[in-house]
Amino acid sequence: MTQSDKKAVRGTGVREAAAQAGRENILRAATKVFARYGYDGGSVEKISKLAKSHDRMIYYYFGSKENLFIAVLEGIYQRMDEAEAKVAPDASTPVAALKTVIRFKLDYYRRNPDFVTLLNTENLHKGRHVSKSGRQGEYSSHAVDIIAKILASGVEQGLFRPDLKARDVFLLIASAAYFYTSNRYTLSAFLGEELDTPEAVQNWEAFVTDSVLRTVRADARPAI
Amino acid sequence: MTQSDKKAVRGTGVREAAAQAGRENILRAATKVFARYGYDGGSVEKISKLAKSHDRMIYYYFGSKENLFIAVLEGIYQRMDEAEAKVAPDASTPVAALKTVIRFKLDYYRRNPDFVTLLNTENLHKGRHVSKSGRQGEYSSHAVDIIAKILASGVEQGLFRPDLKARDVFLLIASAAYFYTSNRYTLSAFLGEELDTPEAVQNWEAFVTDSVLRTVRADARPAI
Amino acid sequence: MTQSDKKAVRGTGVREAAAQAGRENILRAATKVFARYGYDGGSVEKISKLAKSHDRMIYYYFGSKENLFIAVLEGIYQRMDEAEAKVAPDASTPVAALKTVIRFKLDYYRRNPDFVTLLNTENLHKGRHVSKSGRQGEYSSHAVDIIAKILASGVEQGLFRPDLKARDVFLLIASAAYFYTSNRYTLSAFLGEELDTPEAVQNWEAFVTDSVLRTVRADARPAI
Amino acid sequence: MTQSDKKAVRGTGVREAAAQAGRENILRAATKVFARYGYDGGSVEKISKLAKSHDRMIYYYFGSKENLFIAVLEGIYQRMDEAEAKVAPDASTPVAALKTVIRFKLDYYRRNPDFVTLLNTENLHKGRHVSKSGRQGEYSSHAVDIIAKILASGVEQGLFRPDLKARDVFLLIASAAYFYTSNRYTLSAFLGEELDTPEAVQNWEAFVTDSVLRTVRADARPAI
DNA sequence: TATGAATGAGCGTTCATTCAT
DNA sequence: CATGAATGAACGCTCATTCAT
Repeated sequence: MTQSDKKAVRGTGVREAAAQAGRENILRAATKVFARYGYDGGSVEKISKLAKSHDRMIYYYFGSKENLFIAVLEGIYQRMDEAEAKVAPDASTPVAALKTVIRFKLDYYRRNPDFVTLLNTENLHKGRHVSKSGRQGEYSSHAVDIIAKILASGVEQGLFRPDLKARDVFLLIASAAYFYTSNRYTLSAFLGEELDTPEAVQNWEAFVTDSVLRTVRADARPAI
Repeated sequence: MTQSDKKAVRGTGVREAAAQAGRENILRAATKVFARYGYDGGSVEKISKLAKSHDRMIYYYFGSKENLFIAVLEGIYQRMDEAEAKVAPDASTPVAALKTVIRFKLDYYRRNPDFVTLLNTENLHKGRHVSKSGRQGEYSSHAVDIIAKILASGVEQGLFRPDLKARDVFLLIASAAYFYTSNRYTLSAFLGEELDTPEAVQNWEAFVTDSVLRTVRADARPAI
Repeated sequence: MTQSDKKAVRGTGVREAAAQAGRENILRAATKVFARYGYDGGSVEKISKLAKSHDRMIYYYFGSKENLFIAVLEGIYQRMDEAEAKVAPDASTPVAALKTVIRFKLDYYRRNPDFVTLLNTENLHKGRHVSKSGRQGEYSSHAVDIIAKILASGVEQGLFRPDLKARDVFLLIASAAYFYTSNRYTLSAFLGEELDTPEAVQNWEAFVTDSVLRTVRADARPAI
Repeated sequence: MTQSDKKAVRGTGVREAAAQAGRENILRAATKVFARYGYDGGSVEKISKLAKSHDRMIYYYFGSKENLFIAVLEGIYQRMDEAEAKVAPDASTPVAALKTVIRFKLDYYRRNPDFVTLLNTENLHKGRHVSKSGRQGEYSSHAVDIIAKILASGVEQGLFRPDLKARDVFLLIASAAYFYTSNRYTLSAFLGEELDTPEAVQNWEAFVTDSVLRTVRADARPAI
């Protein structure tokens, strides 16, 4: 019990608010910089300059570049989780609900390429930062749970196959959404076409939706 | 494996052979280092040390770090292309051929995570290196072409739907294969399960194969 | 041991007492840190952390790192002086008194290596802090005075030589005591033996005592 | 066996010589800077500026600040050893020989305060650098050996006591020499006199010589 | 009396690269 | 063909200290 126990007594003061703003300002800048340049390429100077702050403040607020990156990851996971929670599709109409989920996933990744890039960066580092976060399991199951409920409802209504794991369907949707954004640059070069035109995006969404629904629907005989 | 690999075949002298070996030695090391640490994290020194050579030789052979990275990308594309060419599935049995393609894709990415990591790195850099390569279109269409032939054959035999673009099917397969390897670390933390056990890999392959076949086969009524 | 030491005796209020405790808490931590890391290596942060206080308090109480170091030096000098004053050997039995002084000196340095280290640090800085202290002459002469009295008594009793300066005898004793502690690490490496075993310490004390007594006693013909 | 085996073939070339000079230039500057400012206070920038070189070269030649400091320690030990070897007093006249040793020791420390300061710095760091040096035992025994020979000769001639350890005599001399230089600043403040005047130095040398000779000579009855 | 926030300068070290032969 | 020497800029981080209540 040291001398610093008088925090948060008389309501959040002006200074505390300013400090909070400073912290979040840096966090926001760091998210952009890490997403654009990766972890090694994203120097603390780039971050502090974008935040119109000073290198020193990063250490004041976060202690280290690594901790800052962890905070960035926690932030993007949390925001994705919150966005996902807002969708809340009605599982009682499972086909529509599944379409909603697919569209959300495709849209979210496409509109938040930073999220994708940061996840790639974290995978380059073998997940060492998420494993240090302490909150890794916190946002995990929502997306899979939602799909599980939709699948269960569809099975109940005789619309969907009963032999599917929600996790696999989740991975299929996530794969299609992720890859399209993650690899847009090399794919463009590889395929020789633009992938981010409205038409291309719309075509991909239709195709993925169709594919997922064909995968889950009940009446088909075994595919093989 | 030092530079004394004797690849000095058809007419090249001893010195040219040694030079060639030195060059490839560095290229091999660079592939590993860039795959492990990314472009910024993969320092010239790390590469030259792994190659048991000297920093200076990288400039001697490749001129710059960027050129070396371009050479690395060309190398992994070329190897993937060669591997793909070797598969050569028999399009006259389209279902089996498609299964072969899917299995190859899943296997290749899983066994060559360096390929995946390097592609992520290149996408982080918005594809600037591939666009400088001069060979970008060279290996591109093979994979899509193969699928196109299989689809055409399947349509001809009344097995597959006629309204599909080979490119979309290719992207679906590639997505499923790529994502599973690319995001294995964050997925493990996110889902709380191991993805690289033989059972998990086998399960994923079966699911993806099933999903693709359900997507392409002819007899299904519209999914929606 | 936090700041709640109740030294608030004769008339000082509770707040003054708390302040005094906070000050001394920092001073104690600073003594340890400077002794261990030197002046430059002993950062303000290390000190405030060890004191479970904050950097800012150091400036609050001492104004600057330099002033804090001066306070540390004053503290160790004062404590040594107090310890020396407690010994108070009986000059009327000069041989025993001298032995007592020698043993005290050897013991004190050996048991207070921080004192030795801090003096080395101050000498590295050419004594600039002691010269700023304002109390430098305060504790100085006691040790020499005590020896002077012992020598005088010995001379009077015909036991000691009359041609010695107390200062030289003091320096001889201090040298032997100081060096043994100050250089224990390099000496161990240099000589290849441990110097801090009880036997080694005892041997050194016996030797030094013998040497000093041979130096001061009266009956010997000139040494040269 | 890599490509770097062609060193030192055609005699030390011009470039190698220049490189050697650069290395030694830095080493010389580092010795001064570390002696003056200690290890932590002796920044690489101070060193490279004094050497009219660049920070980077320190890492090119020595790899780290710590390795540079180790090299500095090795250098001063080696020079002291060489100087000691040059003295080579004639043990057949043991009194004169001992005087020579004492004078050398006092002179060497007084004229090389850097040596003393660097040893203090190393002891502040608990001897971690000498223990990493790999040569620590190399220069050790000479000084003690020389004294051992002198003592043996003196005993043989009936001049010296037979019950002394050379190590103790060595330590006594070293203490007196070291302390006088090491603590000159605090001693001056403490005693209120200058210690580096010719008279003071001469007085101290005479006193120490006298004391050591009284300690070692044979005809005295036990001191206690 | 007491303290969280903020700071510019400097730290040891590594970066990709060029020089000179 | 091959390479040891050299380099300026940037890196992540820590320094002693002051600001603003």
